[in-house]
Amino acid sequence: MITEDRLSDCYDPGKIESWAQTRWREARIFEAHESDPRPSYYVLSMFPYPSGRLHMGHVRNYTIGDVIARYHRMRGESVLQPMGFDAFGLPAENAAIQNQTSPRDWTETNIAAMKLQLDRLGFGYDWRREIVTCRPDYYRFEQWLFTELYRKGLAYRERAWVNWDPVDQTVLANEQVIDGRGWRSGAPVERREIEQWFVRITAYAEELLSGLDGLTGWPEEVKRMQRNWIGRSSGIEIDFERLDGGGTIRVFTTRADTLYGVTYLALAPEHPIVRDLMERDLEIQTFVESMRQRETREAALETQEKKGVPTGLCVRHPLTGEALPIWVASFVVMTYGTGAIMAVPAHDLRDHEFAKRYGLPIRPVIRGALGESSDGSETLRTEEGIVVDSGPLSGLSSPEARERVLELLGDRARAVVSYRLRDWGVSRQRYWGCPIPMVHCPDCGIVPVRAEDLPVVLPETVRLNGVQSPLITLDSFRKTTCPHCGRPALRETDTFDTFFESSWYYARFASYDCAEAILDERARHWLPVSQYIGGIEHAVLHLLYARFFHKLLRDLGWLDSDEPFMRLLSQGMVLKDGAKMSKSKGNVVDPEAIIEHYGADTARLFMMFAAPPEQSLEWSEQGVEGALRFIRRLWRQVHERGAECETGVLDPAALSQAGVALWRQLHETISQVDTDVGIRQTFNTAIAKVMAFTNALARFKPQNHADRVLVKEALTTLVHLLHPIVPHVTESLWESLGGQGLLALRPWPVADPRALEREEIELVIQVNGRRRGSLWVRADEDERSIRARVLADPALSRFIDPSQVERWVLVPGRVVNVVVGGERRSG
RNA sequence: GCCGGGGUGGCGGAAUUGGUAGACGCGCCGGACUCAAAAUCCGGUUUGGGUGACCAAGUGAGGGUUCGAUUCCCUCCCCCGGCACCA
Repeated sequence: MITEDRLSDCYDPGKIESWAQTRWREARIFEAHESDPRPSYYVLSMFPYPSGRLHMGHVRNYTIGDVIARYHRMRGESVLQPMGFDAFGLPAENAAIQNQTSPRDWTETNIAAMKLQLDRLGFGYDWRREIVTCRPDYYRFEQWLFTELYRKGLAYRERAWVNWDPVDQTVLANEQVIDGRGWRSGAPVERREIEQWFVRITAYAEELLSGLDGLTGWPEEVKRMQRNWIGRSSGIEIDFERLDGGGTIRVFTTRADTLYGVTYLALAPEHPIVRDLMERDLEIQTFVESMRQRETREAALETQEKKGVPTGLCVRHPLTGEALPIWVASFVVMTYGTGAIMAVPAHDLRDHEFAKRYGLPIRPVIRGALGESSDGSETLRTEEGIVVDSGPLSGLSSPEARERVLELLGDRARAVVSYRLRDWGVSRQRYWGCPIPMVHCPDCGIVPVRAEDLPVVLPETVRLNGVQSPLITLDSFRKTTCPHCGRPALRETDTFDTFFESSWYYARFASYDCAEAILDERARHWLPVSQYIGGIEHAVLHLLYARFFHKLLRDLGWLDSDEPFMRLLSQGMVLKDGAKMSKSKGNVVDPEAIIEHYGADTARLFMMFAAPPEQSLEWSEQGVEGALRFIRRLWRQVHERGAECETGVLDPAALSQAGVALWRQLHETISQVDTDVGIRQTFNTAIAKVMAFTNALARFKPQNHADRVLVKEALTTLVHLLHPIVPHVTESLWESLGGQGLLALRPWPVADPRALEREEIELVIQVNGRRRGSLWVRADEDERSIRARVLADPALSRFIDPSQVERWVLVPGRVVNVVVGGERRSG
């Protein structure tokens, strides 16, 4: 711990930070205006759930955002950086029951506390634009949007399976199911099929996939995760005719080239045909029911054994006419393709395992490109190749064979594209969420609430018991009249998934106070977001839903752009002792305590210095103290070198030799920091370069007037370069240096090309790839002269026998490598 | 299982296009200041050898390409992330 030392150091972060924050607030510098003619730049960090306290992950996320925002503001752009709160969700209901308050009061209290914390960290938000998603003036437009989607056929209602807690009489989210039991009641969770609302995201699957190619500012990792999630595969649907005259069974396959290798068909336990068979066949019924239990968590299935039962039915092979048995199999899922597959055990691992287990035939129909045919022991080959033993397909390559199959089967097959992506179930049977604006009328069926009757306000004086949603029994909410016929009807009591609110908030920040419509022309001014910053945990769901909503809003005519976020930065986790900070591990560091003890600037500096933003960051108390030490050194230099500073115009020609070197390093630092912050977003290396320059400046002893002007210029520049990262202390130092106006509004430094020019450069000299020394040469010195000087330098020439030199490699400005034969080469 | 990212001093990390490996910070060691300590400042700090200038080895392991490899290729080991009976 660093203790206070009032004599040698009077850096007082508490005082400086509230002083600087007051000045920024009074000058209203963070308010963004559409009338600003400068190029606009929209920086957005993922808004938090209002839990009541910021955690270190937030601090890291929002520091990155603020650094980028402040950098662009100094670059002369019109910067929008808003903030809000993702305020619906289950924690508020739980807290309300525990603390005997209402979810609304709990949420609003938390928001007030978190805003104070955000302000104390010096983040420059345009608070006029604050969005709180649980307020009706926000969610009314989301309700409107949903009714529009319903009219366009993009929202619909369908039965779907959910986790049901029989004691609490409520639906559970996957994360509320622990070891197959309800997290609160401890009762075994059941699978239930209930009516749910869905949004047809699959209608945009193709565009959501192809749009990723244009997102050059997104990490490849995130794009790949989205591609996998959408899971496009093109294949062929084939109809197999049942031998019992019961119609056809349609299968989806990506490997129609192996059609002659099919030895059985397999159906998902949920397949409609299986439902019929269950009634007659006890064995099938028992099997299907045992499968129902496995459903709770897909990821937990892991290496489950493939099981199945024969149905006793057969289909006819569409080309050979052979009879193929139909099985019900555990590894076939109803939600993908057609819920039925043609099994080719010779060329598919799962089909193979299943065939082995139940003694079904295995028939190879693919020969290797190398001509190696399988010889009994090696019967599984999943790669494509040349088709054999397949009648008219024999001799064709796999792609050729697939084409041919389509021709041969005629109307019994068709090329189709299948997606893993499923429609988004947006219904939640919970209280603290946005009401789904629908009415159930006994006569007219489902009717959307009229736009002029929106919002459907969530009642806020309710009794919560942690069991079922109070909306179900609240007559004043539920009983209404049908918007269509005017007769008594019932409101929908489901609320939206909270991902619904976070899917469009980024757009609403532009039109935050528009009372007439969801968006207005200001959305076109600011969108798309120039830079979005948030955790990798949202790589798929949130970012996919937001991209989907952007396209919906575009197709409704509110936006012109195709994608919401031009550039995306996924920041890494904050770790302590190698593990994610969590209450259960007891390794949580509270940002509040850090700000209290070290100040916001130190917290920001440490966060940005300890690791590059995408990487996980190991919390280190000693690292934090190092950050504080650096700020103090900077503070002291500015305050104690007054006598060595002179104001004036710098004359580079008048600098001392050491002065020229420092001048050059200053401008190299500007140029590198600009690249690191603006392009590479490696804030850690930018800080390292500023630190290196600060060290050089501290050692510098000015020898003349020009040198002293340089010291002043160097200090001034340092304060500019560091401002995005440590805004408070630099704002104060700017004032101490006699700066006019706010540093936050000053232009970003530009490197002087004269300083970057070099007459002489150090050339590394290698012999056989091994460094043997270096040589100072003129920048334009020719190779012949360099060779002569290498040979003339005794420290270098002792490694070189001139008669044995085989080759000279010269990389201009970098290195000379002399390749010498005769001796043993190493390296 | 498949896909992706990574493995560099005691620690966090740097090396931007194949061209000086270890920037910057932490820690540690030594010194200055001090009655003493803290703070601060100065010096050192990859490993091995040498008083030293220097020499040798060295970026998970092994091989390859190259004048030259942390960087590119192949095989293997380990860690992290994502996806998954997806036909």
